[in-house]
Amino acid sequence: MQISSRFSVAVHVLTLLAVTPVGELLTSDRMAGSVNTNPVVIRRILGQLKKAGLVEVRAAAGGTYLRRAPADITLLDVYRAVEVVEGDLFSIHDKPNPKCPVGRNIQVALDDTLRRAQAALEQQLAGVSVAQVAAGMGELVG
Amino acid sequence: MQISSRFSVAVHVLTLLAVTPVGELLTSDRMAGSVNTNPVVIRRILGQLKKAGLVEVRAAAGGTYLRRAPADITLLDVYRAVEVVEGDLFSIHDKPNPKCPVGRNIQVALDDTLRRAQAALEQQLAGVSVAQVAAGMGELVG
DNA sequence: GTTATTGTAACAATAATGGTTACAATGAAG
DNA sequence: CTTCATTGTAACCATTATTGTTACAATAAC
Repeated sequence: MQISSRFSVAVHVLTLLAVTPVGELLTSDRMAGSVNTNPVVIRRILGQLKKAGLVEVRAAAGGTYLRRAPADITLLDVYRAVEVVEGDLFSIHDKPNPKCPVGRNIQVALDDTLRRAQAALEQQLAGVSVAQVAAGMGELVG
Repeated sequence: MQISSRFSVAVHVLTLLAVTPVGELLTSDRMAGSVNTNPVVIRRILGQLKKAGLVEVRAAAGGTYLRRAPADITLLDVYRAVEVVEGDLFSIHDKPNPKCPVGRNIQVALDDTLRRAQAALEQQLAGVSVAQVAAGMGELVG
């Protein structure tokens, strides 16, 4: 199964905030308009980004703004914030037969490989910042 | 969400076949016993491995055997065979607002990065063979 | 022919996802 | 201090994937 679009929506939201003049706040309604979804979906994600310390959300007359410079937010930060994956990316069947040599050792044998695959993916995400994504907007708007 | 355990089960199954004397076949029942699941679950996965040309399955008195040397089957082959992911690993929200600069460009901007992250993961899987996993069994059985 | 086995359909339980409505709580602004 | 736009969150729904299960026809070795 694919990784949830929560992640791409979160990057979208942060990119919107990155291209918004400092001091200006965005409402979940405005962001939902750009993403083209329901404001509640945006607010749910904002809650996760807030918990991760990436944004500040003000109630009432409210809106959201970034708490870190866009260059200081990597896609890995976002990926982790939205908890698209809890713990390990790969799941391993949980109760292989311990009476079988393969059943007894498969989990440990796979663990290292799968962890390294996951790390390789995360390393790529860590190499890209929200600022870089936002820069991509500028170019193309040209 | 995590990647389905179909993948780890498939690796388990192929590892069982790899440590089985050449000429000997394994039934879905035997494999299910080692994985600790229902034989039908195994047969479904075998169908996918067969379609990918990794194993040969004989009906009737039947059973399964490898069609390639364990050293010639990478975990990427397995990953693709069980179609744990159809197409792209990351999903991107499909209808961002084209009237917004960010909505208009986010898909293209993210596409490259996410593809590279996926490629990094797959490259790791491509670097490990079923033979290597099977070797891990031997060590630990000691 | 008998028989063990595969291939597949059908069904159920569980869980995640994305969207929706509803509404209390917040707090800025008049 | 009242108003009001907005957030935070609960509740619900439809859809989908997953894993396990039963059932049974088709297969082919013996």
